Amino acid sequence: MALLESGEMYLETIYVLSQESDSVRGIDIADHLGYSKPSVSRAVGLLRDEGLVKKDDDGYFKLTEAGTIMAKRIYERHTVLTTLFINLGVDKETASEDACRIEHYISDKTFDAIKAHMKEHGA
Amino acid sequence: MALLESGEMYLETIYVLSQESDSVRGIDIADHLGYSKPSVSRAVGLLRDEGLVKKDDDGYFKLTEAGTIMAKRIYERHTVLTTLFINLGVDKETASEDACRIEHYISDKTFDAIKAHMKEHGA
DNA sequence: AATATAAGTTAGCCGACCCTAACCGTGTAC
DNA sequence: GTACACGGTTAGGGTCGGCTAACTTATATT
Repeated sequence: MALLESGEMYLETIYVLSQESDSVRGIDIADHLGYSKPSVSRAVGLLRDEGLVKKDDDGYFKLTEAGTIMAKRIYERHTVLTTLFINLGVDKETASEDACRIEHYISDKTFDAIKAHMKEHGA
Repeated sequence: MALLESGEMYLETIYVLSQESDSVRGIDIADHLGYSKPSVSRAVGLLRDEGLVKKDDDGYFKLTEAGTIMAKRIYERHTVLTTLFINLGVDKETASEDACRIEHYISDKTFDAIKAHMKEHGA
């Protein structure tokens, strides 16, 4: 089940917010993404149906194991691509914005090649 | 008027087909993109409304000047990104596929940085 | 207790962009 | 000269993924 860009952004957001606080609410996701509450409610519901997100006993959103794996995958793409672009001389904000879009469209093969290249060149 | 990915793909396709033959028909675009005839008819109509595509007296599709500028912009992204990925060791097909998606999402700043880097490293 | 605030959800809408079915017009084949 | 193939278009549909409006519930305030 290949996640679309939208779903990946939700997973990534929950992952990032979970690192800052262990009480992630729908409204926090909405604020972070700049979306409305209903949009988040529906999207997260779909991700829950797919077994990627759960609502804990405490009422906060958590990633399942499967969701965490996917979120980490995307987040790694984000950080590596951001670093790459910064290394090429792009300002941080632009680098992050570009990484945020491209992270959803780059294949494993190409991403691995980029990682290998960066490792080789000590970055 | 920022073109969406879909519109950019149509412009790029017309540009590429125009280089192979000066008689570009809707069906050729449809075949190239793997879309249906009605999808092409509608999309090209929208691009015509925006002044990016025209239908010449001979009945074939041509890019306007504005459309050509945009198409070249995207096509350059495609070729440069493809070359970059190949240089990194990615196979041609994967490189081209990734470039085809990423070309729509990379900013001018980041793309320029990539071009500068490749020039510097003689590729 | 009565009310205001804040979070979540449901219902319904809209735009982007693909599809199929079916129709129109032109040219070629018999 | 009728028939058929082909290209183009119209009509209508479906999914994805945003939105607002409005209801519910829980908490906090007076």
